[in-house]
Amino acid sequence: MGLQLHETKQGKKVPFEPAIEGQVTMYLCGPTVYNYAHIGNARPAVVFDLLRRLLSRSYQLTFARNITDVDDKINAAALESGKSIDDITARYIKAYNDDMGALGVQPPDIEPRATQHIDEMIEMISALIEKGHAYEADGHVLFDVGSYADYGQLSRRDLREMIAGARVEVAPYKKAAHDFVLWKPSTPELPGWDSPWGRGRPGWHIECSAMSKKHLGKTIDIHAGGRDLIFPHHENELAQSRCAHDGKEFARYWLHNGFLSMDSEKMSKSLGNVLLVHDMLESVSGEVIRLALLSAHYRQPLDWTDDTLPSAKRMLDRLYGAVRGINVSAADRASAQPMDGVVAALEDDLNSPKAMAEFFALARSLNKAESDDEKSALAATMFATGDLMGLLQNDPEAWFASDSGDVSIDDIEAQIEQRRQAKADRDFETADAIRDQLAAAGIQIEDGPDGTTWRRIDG
RNA sequence: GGCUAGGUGGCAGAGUGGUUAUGCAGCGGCCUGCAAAGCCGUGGACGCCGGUUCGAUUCCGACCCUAGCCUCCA
Repeated sequence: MGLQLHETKQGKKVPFEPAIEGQVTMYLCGPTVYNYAHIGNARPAVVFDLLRRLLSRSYQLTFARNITDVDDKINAAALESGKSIDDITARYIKAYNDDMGALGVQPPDIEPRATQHIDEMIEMISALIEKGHAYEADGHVLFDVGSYADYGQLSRRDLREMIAGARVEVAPYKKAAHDFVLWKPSTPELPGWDSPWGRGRPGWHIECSAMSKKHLGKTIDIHAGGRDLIFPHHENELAQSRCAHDGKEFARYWLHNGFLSMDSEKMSKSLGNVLLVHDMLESVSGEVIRLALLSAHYRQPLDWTDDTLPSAKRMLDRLYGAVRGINVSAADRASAQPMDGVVAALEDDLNSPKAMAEFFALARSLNKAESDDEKSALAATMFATGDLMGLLQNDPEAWFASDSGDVSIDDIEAQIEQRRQAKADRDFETADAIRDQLAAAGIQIEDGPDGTTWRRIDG
């Protein structure tokens, strides 16, 4: 039935058709690199990575995710740490890519950096001034919201209500309260670039407009990001881009993911409940985090609790358990396709929980399969499905029998051999003692028809 | 206050105008020396109040609660 996506501007699920047949351009708002990414930052990266994998099956996709590397928060972080801005941004760009990589997020095709697109931004701002959509005032350049009649369309806001509800004092150089900054002056100690309006730096919104235009063209198929970006960031991008390009459509499909909360509270530094992906990866596989993020539909709020990761871990154990020890024939491996039910669920506005339910049904079939041929074919489908979802990327044996605990693999194997001997002698007391001893060390024994396997359980 | 979303069984989380979500946990059974894993079966739900309907968790309205945004904050 084809891909359906919930489009923010229309407020409903619509069939997806790219502007150019067979090709798709997609832009995702990436991180501002002044700190490690937290679990909330990871959500859009993961869910739109899933979309990217799905789109890549049917289209030639060009996917851009930017890096905001000029921002007052970065300046503050540099000042506070005594490090240079370049040190800060380089460090957190690497950390971001490493962390997202651990979550199975594939690198974007293009990763434009704001500081490398200052010329394009200046060019776009100049065009906006020429066309009467922006004005210079007191060293700033501001977008003239009043010059764009459709402002508020994306976020479905009424301009008059916004003005009436404004609670913040209006900067004196603004013509209207809702006008926003395209360019602002920099003091000598702040990063700045020469421009027709003096030495300064770009406003946040213009970055994405300039970078998406340069790399993906004036009109892009998909523009994605967190729901919190709808206003003002995406509304402003939309206004700038359309006005700079004589009303030409900017993004054909706007996609926004829901927010992540912590125990029903918002994640914030003041509450001290900010979970950094970087820290989480010390104790849990990135794949577990990925599955946890995909366990809710991307547009739904996701409440992160103490049980979220253990639950995701057990779900993955079930999937890995199904494929463990099964030989997949080369022929099956070569011809394997993701499960139809999973593809269908994902094509229905990226319904990842439904896709997981289908995935578990597949695992159940595999657990029940009796012939080796059947097992091989089903396991191959499992792996192909895992590739589509960015799951099941580890070797199943290594997943359970990793060498990360206190007891070495050799040790475990030796004890299992001792227990096998004891069992053969029908000395169950000894056998059970060994099993209990291993269990205390976090190793769980499983006797199967082909001998004994073991797994590390949560420690 | 305004705008936009959301409130489903012990937990997480899909979906639907009248039929099993799924995973974890529970219970019964099979398997096992006993377990574990797996398989089979099973109990348990749709915030509150009205309305529409033969029938609503599912549509409509009010209310309560939660989250995001309301301009330089990603």
